[in-house]
Amino acid sequence: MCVGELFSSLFCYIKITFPQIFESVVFTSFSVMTNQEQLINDLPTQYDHIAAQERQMKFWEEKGFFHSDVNPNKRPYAVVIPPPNVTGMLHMGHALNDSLQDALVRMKRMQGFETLWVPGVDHAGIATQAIVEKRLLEQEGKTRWDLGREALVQRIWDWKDQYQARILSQLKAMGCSCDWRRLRFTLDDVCAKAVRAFFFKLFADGLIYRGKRLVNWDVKLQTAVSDDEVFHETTAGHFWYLNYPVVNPQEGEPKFVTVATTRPETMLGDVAVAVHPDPAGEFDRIEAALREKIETGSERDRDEAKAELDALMERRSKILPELIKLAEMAKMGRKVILPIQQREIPLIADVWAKPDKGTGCVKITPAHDPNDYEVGLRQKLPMINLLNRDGTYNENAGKYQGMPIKKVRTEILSELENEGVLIKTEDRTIEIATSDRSKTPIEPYLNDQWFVKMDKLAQTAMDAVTSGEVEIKPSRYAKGYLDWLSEKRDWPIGRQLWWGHQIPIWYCPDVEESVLQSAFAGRSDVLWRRNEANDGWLLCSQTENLKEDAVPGCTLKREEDVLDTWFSSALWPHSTLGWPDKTPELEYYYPTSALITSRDIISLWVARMVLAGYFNTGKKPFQQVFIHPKILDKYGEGMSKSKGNGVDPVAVMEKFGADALRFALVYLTTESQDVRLTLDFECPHCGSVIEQTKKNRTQHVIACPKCKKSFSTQWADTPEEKAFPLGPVVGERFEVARNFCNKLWNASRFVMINLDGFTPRSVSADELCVEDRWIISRLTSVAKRVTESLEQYKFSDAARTLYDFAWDEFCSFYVEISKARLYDDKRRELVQNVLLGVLDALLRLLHPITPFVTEEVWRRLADFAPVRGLNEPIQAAESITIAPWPVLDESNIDPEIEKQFSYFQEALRCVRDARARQNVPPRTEVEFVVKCSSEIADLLRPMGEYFKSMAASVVTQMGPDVEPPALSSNATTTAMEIYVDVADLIDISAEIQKKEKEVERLNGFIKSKEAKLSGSFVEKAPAQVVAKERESLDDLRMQRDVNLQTIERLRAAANARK
RNA sequence: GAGCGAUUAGUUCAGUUUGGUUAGAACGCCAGCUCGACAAGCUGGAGGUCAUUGGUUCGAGUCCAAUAUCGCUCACCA
Repeated sequence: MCVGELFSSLFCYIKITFPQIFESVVFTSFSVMTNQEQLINDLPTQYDHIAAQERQMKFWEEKGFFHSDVNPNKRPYAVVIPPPNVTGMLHMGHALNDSLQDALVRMKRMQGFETLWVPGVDHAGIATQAIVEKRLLEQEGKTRWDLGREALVQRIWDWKDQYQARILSQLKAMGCSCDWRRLRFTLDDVCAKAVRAFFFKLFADGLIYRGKRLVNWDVKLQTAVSDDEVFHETTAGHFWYLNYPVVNPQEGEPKFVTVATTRPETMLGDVAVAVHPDPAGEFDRIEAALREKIETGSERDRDEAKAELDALMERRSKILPELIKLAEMAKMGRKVILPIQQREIPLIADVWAKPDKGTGCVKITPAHDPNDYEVGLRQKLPMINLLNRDGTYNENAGKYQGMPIKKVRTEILSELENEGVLIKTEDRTIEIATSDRSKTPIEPYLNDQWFVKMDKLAQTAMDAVTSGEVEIKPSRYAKGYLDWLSEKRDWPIGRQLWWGHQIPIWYCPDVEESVLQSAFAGRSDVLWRRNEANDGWLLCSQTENLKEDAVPGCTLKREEDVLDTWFSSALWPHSTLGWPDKTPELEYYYPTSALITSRDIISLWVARMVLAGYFNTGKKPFQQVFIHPKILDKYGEGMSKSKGNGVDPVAVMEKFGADALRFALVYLTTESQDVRLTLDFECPHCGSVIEQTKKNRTQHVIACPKCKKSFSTQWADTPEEKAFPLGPVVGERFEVARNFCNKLWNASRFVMINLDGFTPRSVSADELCVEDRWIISRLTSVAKRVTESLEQYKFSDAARTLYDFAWDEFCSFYVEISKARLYDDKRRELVQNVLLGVLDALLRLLHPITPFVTEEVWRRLADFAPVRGLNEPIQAAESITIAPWPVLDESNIDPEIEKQFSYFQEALRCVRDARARQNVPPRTEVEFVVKCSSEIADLLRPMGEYFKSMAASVVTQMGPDVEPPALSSNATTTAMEIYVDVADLIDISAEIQKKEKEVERLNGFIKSKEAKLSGSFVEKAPAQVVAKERESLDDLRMQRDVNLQTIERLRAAANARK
C-alpha cells in the first residue's frame, strides 16, 4: 500500500467520523505516523456501542447496502418479515424473531445471494381498533358510534403512523438489514389490490359464502371473533337445577323434567328439552368403556375409573327408569312448559343429552350455545336470538328487553325461585369463553357471517407439507399444522369493524339478470350471484368501489364488514412482491426462501399463507418455515403485558448494546428449548442488583433496599413517578454477550495497535509456525461449522462455536502466543499477517449476529490495513455487510497440527497448575522439565519459548531420559509428566496431599476398567474398543505409578529437610 | 380428554440424531493476579452420577417402557 492510498482512506474515515473537525485534521495531517498514533488513541479500551450503532446505522442507510433489485446474474434469497402489529412497540419476542432473520439475511447477502428482506407492519384489525377505541373512551368519553366510521378510521391511521414510525426505528436500532425502500403495510394500496384480487378469485370459484352462523360474539367490540381468538378461563360459577312442568302428565309419568344449567338467563331462548333416545344403551356403552380402562389402564387411571364406575352405577339405578320414560314421551311428541314465558316446547330425543351428565336432560338453546345449535339444525328447531349486538336483550326477551346479560340473570333467577322452578343450586367451577382481544366474555351469537370454504384449500396446504414442498422446522411442529388443517373448518372472514379491508361485496335488489349483464357489459372485474335467500343479488367487484347507482333502477348497498386481518396477512409473501401483477420481483424472488416465526401463529398465519399462496400463484410461498422458541421469564412463564414481566428491548439495547441483545438471543435459540431470561433491576443510585419478583415487577416505583433511594420502572406513567431515575433491567445473558462484544473489540484493538508500518503480503505455508497453522486450521473448521449451523437454523450452535473460538482459541491462545514473535522485529511481520487474516475472517463470521461491532472494527481496520487476507491479500470491501462470506480451503484443516498444539496446551496447563498450587508469584520465573516420548518432545520443541511469556516458566529438558528434580511440583497427563522446579518455594505437604488425591482418583478409574476388561466385554465388544480400553488402562496405571514415585520422592525430600 | 416439549453443577443451558474413557460451558462461588488488547479482564480451583423406576445391551445422560413434576397447544365439559 502506498502512502497516498493510506492517506485517502484516512481522509474518508475522518470525514465520516468527525465532520466538525474535518478541516483542522486536513491541515495538520502532515505525517502518516502521526495519524496512526491518532487512530490508536481513538481506540478506547471499552467498546462504545452507542457511538458505533449511530455511526454504522447512518452509514448503512446512506449507502443503501440493504436495497435489493432483480438481478438475473445472482441467485435470489428472499425473506418477508412477520409484520409486527401497529398496536404497540416491539417486545422481546420481536427482538428474537428479527435477530434470527437478520442473522440469516446478512449471511446470505455476504454469500453473494441477491438478498431481499421485505419489511412491513400489520394493521391488526381488531387489536388496533380496540386500543384506539379504548383511548377514545378514556380520554374523551366517546364511543366509535359518536365519532362515525370515517373519523374513527382517521384516528386509527394517526395511531398507525405514530407506531409504525416507532416500530421501524426499533428495527433499525436493532440493525435489521431490511430493504427499507420496499416497506409495506397490510392496508396500503399494493396490499389492498391483492386482497381484492384474492377475494374476487375466491368468489369466482364459489368458495365464498354467507350464512347465519353461531359466532363468537365480542359484545364489547361488537364483532365476531374466530375460535382461535377465544381462550377459556376457569372461574367459580353455579349449576342451577330447573323444573320444567310436563304438559298434561299421564298416570305414572313425571310431572316435571329437571334440567341443569350454568346459564339460566338463556332459558328465554329455549326451544326444546332433550333426553337421550336410548339411555339404557348409552349407560351400557359408558360402563363398558370404563371397564376397559380398569383392565388396561395405568394404576392411577384405574383408581379413577373405578370411582367413576361406582358413581355411574349408582346414578344409573337412580335415574334410568325416569330417563327411559322421558325418552318414550319424547318419541310420542310430548311437550313441556317453559317457565316465565309459559311457552310450550317439545321434549325431544337427541344423543346430545348424555345420561351421565347433569340431570340427564338438557335444555336446548340453539341461538346461544354451539352444541345446542347443532341439535337445533339436526332436529329442525326454531332458533330464538335473545341478544342485541351490544349484549343487551332484545324484543324476544319480553319484559327483559334492553337489560344487559348480568342483570337478566339475577332477575330471572329470582323469578324462577319465586315460581318454585329453581329447586337446587350447586357451586361449580366453569369455563368461560373470553375474547383474547377485549378480555370480555364471549357470547355465542347468531349472526350473518362470511365464510371461505376450506376443504380444497386446506388440502393443498396439507399436501405441501406432507410432500416436503414446504418444510417446517423443527419438524415436530408439522403435526399441529396438519391436525388443524385436517379439520377443514370453514374460515369466518368477516369482522364487524371499521379498521380493515372492507369486503368488496354489494347487495343488489332482485332484478332481472339481464339488467346486471347490461350494466356491467364487457367487464370481467364484476361478478354476481343469487343471494342465499334467493331474493336478490350479491355483486363482487375486484377493481373499483361500485357506486350506489351502478345498476340502473336500483340502489346498491355495500357490505359494511371488513375482512379478518389474517385474510390480508395470508397474502404477505406474494402481495408484498406485487401480486396480482406479474411483476419482475414476483417472478424473481417468489417463492421466498424462509419464513421465521413463532409457534402460536402456525395455524392462523403460516397455514393460511401456504393455502393462499398456492391458490393465488400456483406456488408455495416459501421453501422453509423455521419456528423459533418463545421467550419466558425466570419462572418459565411467557412474557405478557398483563403479567408485567415483559422487557423492552430498547432499554436492553441502551444498556448493553444492540449486538449484545442479538448475540444473547441467538445464543439462547436452541431447537428444543424455550428461551428463559432471568432479569433483575439495577439500582441507578448505588448500582446494586435487586431481584425481580412477581411482586415488584409490576410496580411503577421501587425503593432500593440497599441505599433506600427510589427509582422508576418501565411502568411509571405519572410525572411524579417518572421524576425518579429509571432503574435499568439487567440480565446475566445480556451481560455475557456485552462482555463478548467488548472482548472482540479489544482483540481487534490489539491487532490494530500492532499493525503500524505493516504491509500485507501473500504468505506461503512453509513460513508458518505450528501455532499459525493451528489457528488457521481451527478457523477453517469454525467457518464451516458456523455456515452449516446457520443454514440449518441451529442458531445457538453458531453463536457458541464463534464465542468459544474467539475467546478461548483466538484470544487466550493465539493472541497470547503471538506476542513473543510480535515483539521480535525479525518475526513480527509474519504474525501480523496471520493475526490480521484471522481477525478479518472472524469479524465476517460474527457479522450476521453482531453487526455493529464488526462493522465498526471493519471500517477502522481499513485505516490500518485496507488490503488484507489470509491467502492472497485483497482490498477489503468498504462495508462488512457486503464483504464475502469466509469460505476457507478445507485443506487448512490439519488434525496433526491440532494434536501437536494440544500437547502444548496440555503442557502449559500442567505448568500453570503446578505453579498455582505452590503459590509461586506470577512473575517469578521457574524452570521445569518434561518427561515424555522423544516424538512428543519434538512436537513440543517449536513452542518451547512460549512457556516464558505465557507461564513465566522455562523448559530446560524434554524427552524420555529426563530426571525430575528432587523438589518439584508435578502434573501428569496421558502423554507426559511435567516437573516444575520450585526448589525452596515448595510446600511439600500440599504437594503430597494433591498427589494422594490424584492416586485415589486414578485407582478408582483403574478399578472400573479392570472390572470391565475381565467381564464379557472383551468377547462381545468390538476389538477396536477393547484395544482402546486396554491402552487406556495401561496408561492410567503408568500415571498412578508415576504419582506414587513422586510421593515417595517428596517424602524423602521432606525427611532430608528435617 | 388428546398431543407436544422439558427434567443434566447453586443458576441458565450444551451434550441424546449415530450408545463406547468416571459428563462440558457460562454465570455465581473460592484462591491468586493492575504482566505492553481487555478488571466488561487474566490464571488456577471446588462443585453434578444426568427426575425416578424398570428394561434392552459387554456397555446407557444417550435407545425402549412406565411413573412423577413443570410448561405449552388443541378439544370438551347442559
